[in-house]
This record gives sequence, structure tokens and C-alpha cells, in this order.
Amino acid sequence: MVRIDLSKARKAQLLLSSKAVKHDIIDKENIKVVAGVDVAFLKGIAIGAAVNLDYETLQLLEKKIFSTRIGVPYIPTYLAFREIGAMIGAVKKLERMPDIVIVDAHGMLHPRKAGEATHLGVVLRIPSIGVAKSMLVGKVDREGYIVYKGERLGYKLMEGVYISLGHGISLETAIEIIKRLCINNVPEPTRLAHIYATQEKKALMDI
DNA sequence: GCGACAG
DNA sequence: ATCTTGTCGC
Repeated sequence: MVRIDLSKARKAQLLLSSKAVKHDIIDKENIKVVAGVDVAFLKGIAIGAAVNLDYETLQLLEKKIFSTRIGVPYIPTYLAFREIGAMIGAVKKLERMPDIVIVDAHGMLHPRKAGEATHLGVVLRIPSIGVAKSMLVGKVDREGYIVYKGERLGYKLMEGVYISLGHGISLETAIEIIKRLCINNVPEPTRLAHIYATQEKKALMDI
């Protein structure tokens, strides 16, 4: 496990956030495939899982796994540097590139507006939305919006479901999409990706 | 300086 | 995130 150069990582995040976009770069009326990504850990291995769902029916279309060695430890606000390799590897294995990707972590609701969801969206040049289980920065206002440094960057859909702007999708559209995907108190793509990653991890344990 | 801190 | 069985409750 190599220690991360926080100075360089910080600069990378600032560059990434400068390239992130807060408005829709796709036609929301034309979303067909939505992906969910998650990562499970076993020893020194990160197991990335990516699943594609039909946006209309929420049915599973395909799923892929990409495992890699863990390079760095978990350091708050630098989560992406630990997981994104496995996540991107899994997404790239999908036969059909999804129209948008749902990441189970924050996006712009991050000290440098460069959380994992934003990081992945900018790197893959694909619209992304972050959905975290707890708050990292910001505060929820009377209407449910999460404000950070005077900017609305997210929305509290319910306890344990915090929408965080990722890349290429406006907050209003992101809220609309996540409301539609949230079935069991969690976005369906995220739930399936988590199950798949955990399943693969258990399979590796029997070896 | 102190405490908090996505997964 | 991960280490981990049974158990309380709808």
C-alpha cells in the first residue's frame, strides 16, 4: 500500500472540479440505460461492480466485475483515489455505455467539489450523479436542498439518501432521476451493484 | 489548535 | 468498507 501524495491529489481534484458541469449535457427525455457502480473490499483487493439497468423498466440488462489491487488507504475527502480504478474498469467492460452513472458517494458536495461521483463523470466524460448515505459537507435547508458555501449542490431525498451533483446533470434533473430510481430506500442501480460486488467477494473467499 | 470526516 | 450470529419486529 503506497501512501498517497495529498498535495498532488488535491491539485488533481481542483482540476477535475474545474471541468465538471452543473447543467444537463444530455436530453433527459432520451435516457435509456442507467448504470450503478459499487466497490467491495477483500484483503488487498478492490472488487468493482457495474450494472446496466433499463431506465424505463428498471430491469437488469448486464453486469460486469473488475478487480484490482488496492493502492492507497481510505482518507476522508480522497475516497476516489482508493476506489475509482475498480469502478472505471467495471464500467468500461459494459458492452453498452450507459447514458448516466449513479455512484454511491458524494459528487460536488465535497470540500473541493470533486467527490468520487464528479471524479468518475469527468474522467469517463459521462453524466453522473452521486448518492451518499450520509453527509460530508453542507447543510440541509428548509426545502431539502443541501447548500455548501452558498451553493445548492444536493438534495436530501430522505434519511440515508443524499443526492450530490456529479457531472453533466442539473440538480433538478438529478432529483427527478433519483426519485424514479429509488425503490427500496436506495437507488435500484446502486442496490444491484452492491449485491453483485458482495457476491463476487464471497466467491473469492471460498478460494 | 480541536474535532469531523463519503466508503 | 470490514470483522460477524442470532435475534427482534413487521
